[in-house]
Amino acid sequence: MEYDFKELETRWQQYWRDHKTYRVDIDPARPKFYVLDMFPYPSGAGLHVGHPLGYIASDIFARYKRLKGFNVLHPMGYDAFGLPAEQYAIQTGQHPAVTTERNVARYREQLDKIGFSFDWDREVRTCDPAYYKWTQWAFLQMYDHYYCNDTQRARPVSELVEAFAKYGNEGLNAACTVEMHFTADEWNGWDEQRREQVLQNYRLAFRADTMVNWCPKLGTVLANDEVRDGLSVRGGYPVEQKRMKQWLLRVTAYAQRMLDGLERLEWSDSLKEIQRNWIGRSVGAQVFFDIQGSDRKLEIFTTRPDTIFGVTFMVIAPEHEWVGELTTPENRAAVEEYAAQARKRSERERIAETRRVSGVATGSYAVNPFTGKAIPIYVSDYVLAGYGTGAIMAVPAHDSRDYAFARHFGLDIVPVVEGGDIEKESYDAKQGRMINSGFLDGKDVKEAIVEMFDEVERRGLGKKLVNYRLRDAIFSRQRYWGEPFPIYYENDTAYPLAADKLPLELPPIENFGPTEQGEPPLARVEGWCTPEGHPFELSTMPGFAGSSAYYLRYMDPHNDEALVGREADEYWRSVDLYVGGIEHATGHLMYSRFWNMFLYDLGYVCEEEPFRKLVNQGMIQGRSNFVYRIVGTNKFVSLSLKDDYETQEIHVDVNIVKNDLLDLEAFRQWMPDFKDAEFILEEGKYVCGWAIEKMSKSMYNVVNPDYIVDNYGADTLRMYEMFLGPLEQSKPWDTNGIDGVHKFLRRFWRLFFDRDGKLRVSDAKASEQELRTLHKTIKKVTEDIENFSFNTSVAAFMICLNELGDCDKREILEPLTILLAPFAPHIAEELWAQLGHTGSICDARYPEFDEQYLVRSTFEYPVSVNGKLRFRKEYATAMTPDEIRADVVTAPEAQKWLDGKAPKKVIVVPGKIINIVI
RNA sequence: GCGGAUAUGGUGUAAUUGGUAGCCACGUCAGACUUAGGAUCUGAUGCCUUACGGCGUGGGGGUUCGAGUCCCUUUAUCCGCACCA
Repeated sequence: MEYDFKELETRWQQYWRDHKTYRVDIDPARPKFYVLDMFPYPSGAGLHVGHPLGYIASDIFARYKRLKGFNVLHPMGYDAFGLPAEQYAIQTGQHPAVTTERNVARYREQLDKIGFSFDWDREVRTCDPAYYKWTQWAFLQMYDHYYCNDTQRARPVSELVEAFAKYGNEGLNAACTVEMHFTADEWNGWDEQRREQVLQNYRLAFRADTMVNWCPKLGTVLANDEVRDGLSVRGGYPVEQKRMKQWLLRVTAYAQRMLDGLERLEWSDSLKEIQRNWIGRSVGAQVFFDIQGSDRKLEIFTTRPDTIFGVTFMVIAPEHEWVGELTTPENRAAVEEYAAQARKRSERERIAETRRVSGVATGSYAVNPFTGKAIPIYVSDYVLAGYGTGAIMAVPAHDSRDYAFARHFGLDIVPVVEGGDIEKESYDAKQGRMINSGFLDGKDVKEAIVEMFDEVERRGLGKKLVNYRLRDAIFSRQRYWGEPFPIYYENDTAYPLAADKLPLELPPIENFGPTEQGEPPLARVEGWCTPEGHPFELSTMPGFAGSSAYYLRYMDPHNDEALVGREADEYWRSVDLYVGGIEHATGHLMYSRFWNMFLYDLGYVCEEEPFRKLVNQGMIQGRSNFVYRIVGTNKFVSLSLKDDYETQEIHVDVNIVKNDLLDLEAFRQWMPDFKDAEFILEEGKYVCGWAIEKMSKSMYNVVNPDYIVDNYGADTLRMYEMFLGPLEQSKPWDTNGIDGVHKFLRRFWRLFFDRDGKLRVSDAKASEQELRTLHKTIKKVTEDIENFSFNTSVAAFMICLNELGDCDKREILEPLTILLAPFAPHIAEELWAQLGHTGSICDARYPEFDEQYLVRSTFEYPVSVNGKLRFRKEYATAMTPDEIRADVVTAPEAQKWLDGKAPKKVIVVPGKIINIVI
C-alpha cells in the first residue's frame, strides 16, 4: 500500500466529524487542560501559510495533553465584528453579515483541511446575537459599578448613590475622571440629570467629553492601541486629536492590579515589558503653584520634586483648560493663534516636528513656592494635554526639553544638582549633590527626592502621587458593524436597557456610510429607539469588546442564563495555554485582563487572570522570487548572468518556482505579457533571485496552505511548519525544505508495509539497541513538547528513523505511532488502524519513557588534556565519575601526556567529556 | 533617546545550559537502480591547505583546564515605547 495522504486524510477527517472525536464535556474524574488560540478575524483573503502556525503548535500540545490523560478544552471561533468587513461593505455594497458568513465558511474549509482537533460544537462568533448578548451584559455591569480604591475592587453604583445621599462624596476614594467635592445636601438638591452626570464620573463604563483619536477617513474614533505613529492600525489613515463626547471604559482603575498581576503569569519577558511600558507607572509629586493675581493654583505632576528650586518657568499644553484664563489681553492674539495651529496639526505632523522648539508666553506668572520668585507661564505643544495634568514645572538645568525651550526663549537656567555643564546641555541624570536648593544643599539627589515629598506635603503644596500612562479605553465607534450599546437617551441623559431586553440586536441596514450630518450609520435606521420612542445610542462597540471574554464563553457556549455557568467556570477555570501573536500585547491582552478582573470582582469568574501561560508565535514572512528582464526586451536572464546585462528585477509567483528554479512553461502561461518570453539559462536552468519580504499578494509570495495540503498532505504541512524553526521566532516561509519532512513520513509509512503493500509488522522481540532508540526518542520528544520546542522534536523523529533502519517490530512501531500522533494525526490514525486497533488513536495513552534502556548504554567520552582533545574512551553510562576518573588516568593514551606524574585535576562530566589537567 | 530581543556553514537551524560546534533537514557534488526522473537508495559536503596541520559561532578584550553559552566593550538588524514631565 502506498502512502496516499490525500485519500487517507480526507477519510480520517470525515471520521472525526462523524464520530465527534474532539467533543469535550466536563469530567470531574479527569484533570482539565484549556488550550486556546487567538480566534481569527475572517478576512476575505483567506488563510495563508503563516496563519496556522500557532494553531498547529497549540493543536500538537492539545493532542499531546489528551494522550497524557487530560480532559482538553480546545475550541475555535471567529472574531467577526470589525472595520475591514465594514470598509469592504462600503466599497462593494455587500452586507458585512453576508461577506462575514462567506469568509467564515472559507476559513472553516481551510482549517478543516489541516486536521485540527477543535471541538466545533463550542464555536462562537462575536457577531452572533446570542453571543453579543453577553458582551452587552458585561458592558451594563461595568456601567453599574465603580471602582473602590480602598478595597481595590469594583462595587455597585447603588452603594455610591446611598453614600452620596448621606455624606456627599467626602472621604470617598474611588477611581474617577475628575476630582469632585460635594456635600450630601448638594447631592440631594440636584435633579436626576445632574446626579447622573456626577455618577458618570465614577462608573466603570461611562460617557465623557475627552480628547480622542479621531480618524476622519474611517469616520470613527479609535483607542490608543489602534493608533501607531499617528496612523490608524487598520488602513493606515491619519488620526487627529479632537474633543468629543464618547463612551469609555475605566481601565485605568485596574492599572496597578494589571501591573502586579504580570508577576504571576507565565508570559514572555518581552510581552510583560510591553504591558509594563503601556501601563507606564511613575511615582512623583502633585504640586500646586500659586498664580500671581489669581486664587487659582496651577497643578502639575513631577517625578523630580528635588529640582523645584531650579524651576524658572512653567508650561501648559495648548489644549489646557485654563489657556484662555491665563492669557493676558496683550498676549491673547498670539496664544490663540498658537493654540489654533496646534489643534490643526495632525498627530503625525506633531510627532514629525518633535525636535522643533515652539511656544508663546501667556503673560501670566506663577510663583516658585521655594524661591518665591515670579516665573512666567508659557503655552507649548511639547507638553501633552493627555498626560499628568497637562501642565509642567520646567527645570531647564535638568531636563533636556526644558533646556531647549529656555535657550530658545532666553529664560533663566539655574543648576540645582552638581555634575553637568549647563553651558552645553542639561544634566538629566538622577545622581549628584544638591546645590542652590536651600535646605537640600549638599544632599544626594535620591535623599533630596524623599525629603522633598515630605516637605511638599508639610507645606500643603501637594502630595506624593502615582501616575499612569495608561488611558481609559475609548469604547464607542461611529460605525455599523459592531455590538449596539444597550443604552437609550432621555433628555440627553443615558439610561441602561433592562437586562431582560438583551440582546439589543443590530438592525439591518443598506447604506453603511455616515449620514450627511456626520452621524454614525445607525442614525439612518428608522425606529432605532425604545418602544417609548427614546433613541438608542448610535455608536457601536469596538472590535476588542467581543474578544474580551470569548474564552469564558467557550466554557459554556450554549448557556442562555449566564455568560458562563458556575459549574463550567469552576471546572475549566482559566486558559492554561494561550497561543497567539504579540501584536495584541497592548490591545486585546490588556482589555481581556481588565474585563476578567472586573468579572472576578463581581464573583462571576473564579480566576483573576484569564491566561496563565502565553506563547507568542513569530510571524511568517514571505520569500519572494525574482526574474531579471533585459531592459526593453522580453528576454530573461538567469541570476548569476544578470550582471552582464542591464536588467530589471521582476517579482515572480513563488508557486511556479521550485528550489529557486523557474518553471519556464508555467512562467509563459502566468501572464499574457510573458507568453513569448525567451530565457538565457545557466547550465540549462533558470535560477531566480530571492528576498525576504512581507507575505503579500503584490509580491506574489503568498503560499496558500491548501496548495501545500494538496501536494504534500496536512501531516507534512503540520510537521514542516514546526520544523521551520523555533515557534517564537519570526522566519520566512520557504517551501524548498518541505521534501525532507514529506520523505520522513513516507519512510515511516514504509516501515509498516513491504514492497507489495502488505503489512509487514512483526511481533518479534525488539533488540536492546532498538529499545534504546525508542526510549531516547520518547524522552526527547516529550521534553521538547513540554518546552514548546517543536522544531527539535521533529528532528528527533528523523534521527529515530535513521537509527532504526528498517525495523519492523510492533514493540517499537506502535509506541512510535502514538508519539507521532500529535504532529501527524492522519497518518497515525491510519497506521493505528492498520495495527489492528479500533477507534481513534486519540483515545490511546502516550508512551512513557523508561530510563532502564538508556542506563545500560555506553558512551564514548572525548578525553582532553588541558582543554585540548587528545583521544576517546568508552565507558558505560552507569559508571560513576570516580570510577571513570580512576580508570582514565591509567589508560596508556593518558600516560603519554602524564609522563608518570599525577594529574592536577581530572574533570568528568557524565555523558559529556573527560578533561585531564596537568 | 529609553526598553527588549537577535547575530552560528551556500540556506533553515541544533548544541543535554560552561564540556567533541554545526545535530536534523534543504541545497550542492559523486555513485547505484533506471528508457526516463522533480522517484528511491548510498556516500561526501564549515573554511584554508596536495598533505601534516591550522582557522572557525558579527568585531575586540576578559574569566576558565575548557566559552556559541558567563563578564566588559563595540557593530549590525528586528521589535516595543517615545517631547510621559
